[in-house]
Amino acid sequence: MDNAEIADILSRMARLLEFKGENPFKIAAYEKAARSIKRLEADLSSIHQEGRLSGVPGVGKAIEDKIEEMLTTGTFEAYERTVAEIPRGIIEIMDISGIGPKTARVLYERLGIVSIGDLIKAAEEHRIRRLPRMGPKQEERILRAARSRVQSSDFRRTPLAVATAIARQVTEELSSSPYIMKVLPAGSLRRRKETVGNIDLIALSDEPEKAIDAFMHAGKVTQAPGRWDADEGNAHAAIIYEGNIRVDLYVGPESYCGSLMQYLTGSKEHNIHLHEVARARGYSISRSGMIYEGKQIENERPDNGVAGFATEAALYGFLGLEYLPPEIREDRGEIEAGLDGRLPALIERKDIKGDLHVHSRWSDGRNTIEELALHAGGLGYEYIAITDHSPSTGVANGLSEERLLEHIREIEDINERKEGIRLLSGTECDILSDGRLDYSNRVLEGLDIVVAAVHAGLEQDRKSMTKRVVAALENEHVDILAHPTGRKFGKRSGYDIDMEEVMQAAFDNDKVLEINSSPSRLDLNDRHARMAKEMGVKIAINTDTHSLAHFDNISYGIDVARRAWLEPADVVNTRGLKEIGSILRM
DNA sequence: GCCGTTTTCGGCCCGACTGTTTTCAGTCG
Repeated sequence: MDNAEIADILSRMARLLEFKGENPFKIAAYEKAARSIKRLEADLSSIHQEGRLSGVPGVGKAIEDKIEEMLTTGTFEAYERTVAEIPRGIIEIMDISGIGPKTARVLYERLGIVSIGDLIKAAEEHRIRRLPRMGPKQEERILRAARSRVQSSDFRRTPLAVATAIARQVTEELSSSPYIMKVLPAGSLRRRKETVGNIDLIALSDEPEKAIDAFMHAGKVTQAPGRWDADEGNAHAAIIYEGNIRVDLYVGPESYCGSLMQYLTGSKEHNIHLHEVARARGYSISRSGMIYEGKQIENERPDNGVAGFATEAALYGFLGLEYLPPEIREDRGEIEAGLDGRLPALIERKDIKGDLHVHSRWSDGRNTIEELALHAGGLGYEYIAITDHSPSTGVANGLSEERLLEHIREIEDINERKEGIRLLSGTECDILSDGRLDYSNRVLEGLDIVVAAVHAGLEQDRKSMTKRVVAALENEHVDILAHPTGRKFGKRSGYDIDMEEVMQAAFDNDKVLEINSSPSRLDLNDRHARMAKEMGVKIAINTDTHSLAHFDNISYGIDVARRAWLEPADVVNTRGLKEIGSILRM
């Protein structure tokens, strides 16, 4: 159990206690402990082993005991008891953006609402607006949020980062089986889609039965919906892993691995289109190969008339296409481009030369600027921008103008002492509700880079929000717009904003839009990023790092960029220090 | 529930934003 998980349970506990109407100071104490744990650098488990838990700010005897309990059992008794006291649906209601414990309580007491279904019904019948401090606007907002919650849980899609981690675990387990030669990703996971419905894997094996057996008995299987043993060396089975995601395993021989991979990677739309291309040439494609229909399959035509391709490149090549990277197989023009030989040379991780959105301990990051510099240097970066929060983001310990000046001095100081990596002094500056920035122009002028972002006032209507962000893009000191739509997986779908207008403003003012690589954001998403490319708007792929491990999230930003057809030239942080300096007008 | 160079009891305490009010409660990051 890591620090973030422990902090999460503590802050959930705080919300449950607030729902129950407990002593506000007790609630605050849980919240304070959770916040303090989130900022810790060392792991709680090692702090515990060293007997230093009580030294953590906000952790006294009682919470210390609870942390200990969590470290051994993954939860604590008082929390489980409290969860059991409150109807499950109410806890779900509190997870809806805009509804906190107090509102949930009023809804429960006055209207008997114990589920999201009840909530939607009450809103539709206009019963919520009659509650104290509620009105038509609140009611509408709640209805909207509740409906979008129902939809998203109906789809039950899993964020890519979670699916990637689970796929890695299953792959490791399978790889230890003597009957499995190799395990490969397929489906939306391989296409690196931002969420996946299930995980598709391929195992290469000459003993499909035994490979499937190994799969069915993998560590955390909670259900096994079925297995289908086909003939000719094929097999397929599905399991539910850890009670939340379905994993499908397809087993086949190495000899036609390429055919299998192509078929199972999809997307469905891509495959349908590819089949049309094949049919026009007299072939049809199957999972196990290319079926011959009246024309000679050159080079590798087995006797049964089915040619299974060992590699995907051979399959695509056979149809006259260049190899298509999985990320763009969505039938959004890639087949035509592949036929004409005008595929983009997609950006890769090695192209990234620096990170332009990084937080240090000066605001809400976990590391010192020196540690960040050292780590980023180790990644081979030429530069990183230290962009701590501005004053309005008070909970994130945003920097006052005075502290910002000290911050700049420390960065200059390290730049003078350190060889190699160059630190850019920056800010993640709040865009206030009226479109003004949180620092004066005089202060912004003194920075190497200004990353602007919306963090509060998320409920503005489309017109105001668009105007607000456009105003920020028109400020001469702003360089980058961070997480442009504000969406967060499982929490909110992003603010209501006219992205086309925002992109036009970015283009007109020569500003950069961010692909935020944080797994819970991925913002811009792939469609927006492609739209930006088509409009000629520059992109930065940043991690929004708050601790050293977050630097690795860059791979998720790259996934988005590749799905958006971005090439190195479309992305500013593929440029070296000198060039980035001129882009940022440093 | 935490904390103490006033205290082991009694005070703690983010600030902006929004929609609801006519002075403020609830939510959020």
